[in-house]
Amino acid sequence: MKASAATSQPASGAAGGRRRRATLSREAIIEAALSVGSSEGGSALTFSRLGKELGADPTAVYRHFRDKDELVLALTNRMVEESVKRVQGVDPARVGWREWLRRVASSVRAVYLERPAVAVLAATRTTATPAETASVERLIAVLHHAGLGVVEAAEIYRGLLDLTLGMTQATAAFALLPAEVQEQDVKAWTVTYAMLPESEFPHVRQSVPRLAELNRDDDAVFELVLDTFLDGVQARIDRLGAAGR
Amino acid sequence: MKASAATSQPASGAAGGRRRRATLSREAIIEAALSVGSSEGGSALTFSRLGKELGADPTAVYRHFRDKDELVLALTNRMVEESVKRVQGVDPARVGWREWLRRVASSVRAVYLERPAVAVLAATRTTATPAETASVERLIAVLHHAGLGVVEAAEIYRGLLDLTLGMTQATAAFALLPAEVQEQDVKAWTVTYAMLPESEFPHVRQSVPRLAELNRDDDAVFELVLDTFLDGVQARIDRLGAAGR
DNA sequence: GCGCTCCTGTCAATGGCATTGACATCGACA
DNA sequence: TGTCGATGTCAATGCCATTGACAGGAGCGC
Repeated sequence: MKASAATSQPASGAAGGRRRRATLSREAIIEAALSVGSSEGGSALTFSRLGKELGADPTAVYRHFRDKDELVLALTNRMVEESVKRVQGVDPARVGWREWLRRVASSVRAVYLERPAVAVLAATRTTATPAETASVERLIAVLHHAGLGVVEAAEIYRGLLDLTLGMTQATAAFALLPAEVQEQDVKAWTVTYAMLPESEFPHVRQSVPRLAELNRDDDAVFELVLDTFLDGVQARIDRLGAAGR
Repeated sequence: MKASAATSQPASGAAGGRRRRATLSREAIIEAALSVGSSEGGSALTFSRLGKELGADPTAVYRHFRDKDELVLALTNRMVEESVKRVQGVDPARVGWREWLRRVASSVRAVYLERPAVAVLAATRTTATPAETASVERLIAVLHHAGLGVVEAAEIYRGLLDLTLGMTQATAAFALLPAEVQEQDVKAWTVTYAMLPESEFPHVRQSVPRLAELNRDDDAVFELVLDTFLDGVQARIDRLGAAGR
């Protein structure tokens, strides 16, 4: 059901891998690409790596995807679907809108960070898969129920999404750098901040430990931003409630 | 004063361009790179393009920067300094903490978006230039004055920065795509959302016009997120005020 | 002024990457 | 059985960062 658009797959099905010339399929390629994309090390998602993973010539992929962009688009869709699936069991009515938004955002982030090499490429494209639109509908409904206007709720949805994708993309990009570079970067920061004179930078100096922590832990920063953002949403809801009374 | 580390510049100065073999300098290269990086079209920041801009062999750049990464780092520093400069004239005490934070974030975003090709590369690196640390000190002070704890203020600073850089990077990346791809992307979204059945997606359908608007206007989304985030900060300040009373 | 030696620009690789076009193979179907 | 379309393979092509060998010119001691 719901055969993905233009693909063929000669009716023999993707199940039983015939021995010679093991025939590929969009499915198999996507799977392999996701697997390659999850390697943490500096390795990026490249056609040759993908070919190796598939045990086929790198260029074979072109028989199934017009170019890398189209592949990335498919991967993005896949990841979005995956992230939606992860929150499907959660009932907004039970956990409350705030916790639900938090979970939605976190699951997107988690899915992306599990495949940094894909995440870096995926960030720029807008997608609209069935699962996603359903999720949007639900998200808007939840926020509307919480007291926001429908359109305002939609705005919050969009903001939350971009916020999450943006920050996550940055984290993924950093995670993809070779370990030494990462350390070098962090060290440079540490040294600079350690040297700031107390007299000129009293506030900064007082915050250095915490800032250093945040520097090492992008997730913490994300949580922080997310919480603050949600506080903002809460404030808007309160404001509307007060005005409407 | 403050001669930039290891550079040489044979005392003749960077001012008068000698005719033959016009000698390069970090300065000149940075300037050229920023100029190249501001081209909107699909063109990226590449050594050959940079070479052309400089009227020199592309590899000449290696005499002044170890590799592209080091160059990008220098460019990032430059842009950060630039963005700090842009808000220097604004007095936080006069415009209030909220407006000031907004301006800080907006100026970073503006500077980056003026050079999308640089922005895409710059996003992952952490910098700590003199101008920036000064700005951080000021930002924390302002938030502290507004009622936040010093460390909490530092957290907000960091969150605001990552939020801004992340979202801006995404926008820059999209802006760099060839125009047809951008349009194609937007169109695909529009079509999908136009086809959603009213019955299943009542809330989404009601929001489609606004969502379409936001889809075309990343700046609007950013403003929206920024405002909500600042609302969150406000809420925190209020909360502390109430508790401390 | 002479030779020495850096400093810095140039040129010609090298190796990774996406993408393309020609060819080969296989399976289905007439 | 012969043809055709779908799909894998191979050998280019072109862009890119980076490197190593070479070259001209500036300062410097003599």
